[in-house]
Formats: sequence, structure tokens, C-alpha cells
Amino acid sequence: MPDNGPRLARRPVRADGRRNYDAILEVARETFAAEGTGASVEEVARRAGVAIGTLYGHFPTREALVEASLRDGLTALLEAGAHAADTLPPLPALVDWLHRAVEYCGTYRGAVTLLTRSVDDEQSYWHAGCAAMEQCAETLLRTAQAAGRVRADVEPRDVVDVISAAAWVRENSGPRTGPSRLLDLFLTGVTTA
Amino acid sequence: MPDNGPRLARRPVRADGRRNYDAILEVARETFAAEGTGASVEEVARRAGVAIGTLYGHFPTREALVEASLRDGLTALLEAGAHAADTLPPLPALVDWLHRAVEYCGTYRGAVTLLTRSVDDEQSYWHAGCAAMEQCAETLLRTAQAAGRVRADVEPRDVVDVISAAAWVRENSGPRTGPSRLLDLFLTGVTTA
DNA sequence: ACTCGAAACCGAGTCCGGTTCGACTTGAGT
DNA sequence: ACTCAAGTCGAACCGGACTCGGTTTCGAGT
Repeated sequence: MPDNGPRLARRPVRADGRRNYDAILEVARETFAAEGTGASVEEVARRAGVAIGTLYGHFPTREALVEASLRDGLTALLEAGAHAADTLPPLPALVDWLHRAVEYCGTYRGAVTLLTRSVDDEQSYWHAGCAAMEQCAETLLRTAQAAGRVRADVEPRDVVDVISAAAWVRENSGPRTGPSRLLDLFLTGVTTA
Repeated sequence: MPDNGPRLARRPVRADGRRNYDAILEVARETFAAEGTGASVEEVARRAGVAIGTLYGHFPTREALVEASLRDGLTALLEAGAHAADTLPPLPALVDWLHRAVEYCGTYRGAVTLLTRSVDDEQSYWHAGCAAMEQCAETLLRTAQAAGRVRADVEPRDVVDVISAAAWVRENSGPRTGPSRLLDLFLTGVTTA
């Protein structure tokens, strides 16, 4: 039987387990939002009123915890992509989704780095999610290309790279406001009449 | 007397000091090259045949050590910029230098992140170096703009962001070869006839 | 209501790496 | 040779990740 990689954290069955699981996750989201994905895991446990061992019982690594904290957002992003594809013309659909994707990757400081490393790592907690994102990007890109609105030599991988690059710049470079400048510059270089 | 930020590590005066300083720096370069800037500082001390305290005597923080390891490269990059400005037409000079800058930022895994954080941090060991790089970028950019080869609305800051973004993608995204694709796409979006 | 096994919980303990500090050693100027 | 600042040393401290074996608690089944 092949190793399917790490199991995603599941909401546990017992009432006390579920209570703690939820509490940890909520505190984790707050903490990551405030301090980035590098925040102390012990601190999360402490604030959630739970022993460190309990936290590790639910989320075996920091990665697992971050992944769980971001799961809902990813689902929303994929839905937004599908929705844009259904309701907008090809190029606007792509552009809209790209901006959302950049924003999503910036949910917590440090998240892009984790995400990006996982794209090619089958063992990672994120791999499936990343693959889904890549798939979404590919669909939107190919549609826009078929409509003649994006240069034909652009690859899905370029799109993924631009998303992460733009998100990374946002979180590491001085404070920027509004939509990602890097993304805009990329788009002007890549779109066609 | 104002705090001028951290002092850059200087080659010490005494012979034994200089010996150790040089040994540490050489080992540090090898180690960072092999394992990235996150490598264990203790490991560096061990391999250099020096006690941990000695290392800290010369380089008070990991940042100081990384900075020292990258100093020569930065000098070379700045010289290359000046040289390109003197010997090439405006746009090629900018393009050439950008590629070099991306390569430089990729000297060690993790270096871009350190560098980028320092741009706005006056306290950082790098601040002066970053400022010099930004200055170089600005000169080349403005010249290319004056020659009508780059869109007028591009700011030096955009250039710096693109350099770090491209370098970051190279080190974090799957293995890429050849010149940075991200940089190329940016340039096609930004250059004019 | 009671039993009992699995599910959860707990937190001390291990490991590891960064950084500090005060005692000791040594190079080099006089 | 003498002196002392420069340099060296490494034990010790700290904080955080992660483990594990003992204990408690839930809740399904009777």
C-alpha cells in the first residue's frame, strides 16, 4: 500500500476532542494573522487553553496547522475561480482570479513560502490544494489564450510563479496598498488586444 | 551621538584574529552555498575549527555573517552596473544589470529574504548596501526612460521589487534554468519601441 | 446506570540551535 | 621580559519544536 502522504487533520469524533480542535484552530488563525506562520506553536496551545501534546494530537506538525487554518480560504478561492469563469469574459475572469489568488496567498505572513514549497512536494499537506490551484489557473489561462487575450507562450507555471512572487513582494517589501503592482505589470506584458 | 546602526564586521588587527576571521568567512560562504543562509552558525564555527564564542566575537549575529559573506558580490554588482551604464546603450544596460542583480540575490538560498527585509530597515547590516543597489537601479532606469525605452510610469521601487521577486521565485519554485522568466515577462510589459 | 475500551489529554522531558558572558590565553608594542 | 587589550573559549542559558508514556474522560453497548 503506497504512502499517500500526510493525512489532513480531520475534525475528531468525541465532543471534547472537537471542542479543542475548534479552539486550537480559531486561536491559530488569530495568531498566524498577527504573527505570521512562524508563530510559536506552544503559544497557540497556551492561548487555546490546551496542553502542547493535545495540539500535536490534532495537528502533527506546524504545517498541518497552517494548512488547516487556510483550508476554507482555498475552497473559497477555487469557487471564486469557477464562478468567474462562468460569469465573466475570459480575460477579466483570469485577472479577477489572479488578484484573489494573490490576496489569498497573503492571508498570513509566511504562507506563500509554505505554499510554494509544496507545489512540487507530493509529501506535503498542501500538495492536493496546490494542484487544484494550478488546475484552476490553467483553465482560466487557456480560456483567455483561446480567446486571443493572452500571449500563447505563457504557461500555467508562469501564472503560478507570478501569483507567488506578487504575494511574496507584498508581504516582504515595504507596505504597499491597493492591487499588486507586480501583477499589473505582468499583465500588461502578457495580455494582447 | 546618534546610533548609526550595527557596525559592519571589520577584518581584525591581530594575526590570530585575522586568521580566524578569514577562516570563518570562508567556511561560512561554503556552508551558506550548500545549505542556505539558514545554516547552523554552530556548524560554521565547528567547521572553521573555532569556538562558538569566537565566531560571535567577529560576527555578532547571523545577519552580520551573511552580510560579510555577500559583501564582495555586492561590490562587483555595483561595479558591473556602473560599467554597463558606461559601455552599453540605456536599455541593454538596464537589462544586463537586472539579470546580474537577480543572480546576485540568488547567491545563497534565503539571501533575498534577508536583503529585502533590510531595504526599509535602517538598523540592518545591509541597509547601506541596499540603498546603493536601489541607487544603481534608479540611475539605470531613469536613463532608459530618458531614452524612451522604458515606460515613464515605472518607479525604481518597481525595479527593486522585480529583482527580488524574480530571485525569490528562482530559489523557491521548482528548478528553473537559464535567465529568469519572470524578469523577461516584466521587461516585455515595461519596455517600449 | 455501569462497564470498558478507545479517544483525548497532559506536561515533563529530549533535542537543537542561537546567543551571552566571564574567565582564560596570547600577540605585539614598549 | 612585561603588560594589557585583543582575542579565544565553551559552559550555560534560553526558547521553541516535537515525543511519549501515564492518566483521564467520553460515550457505545449492555
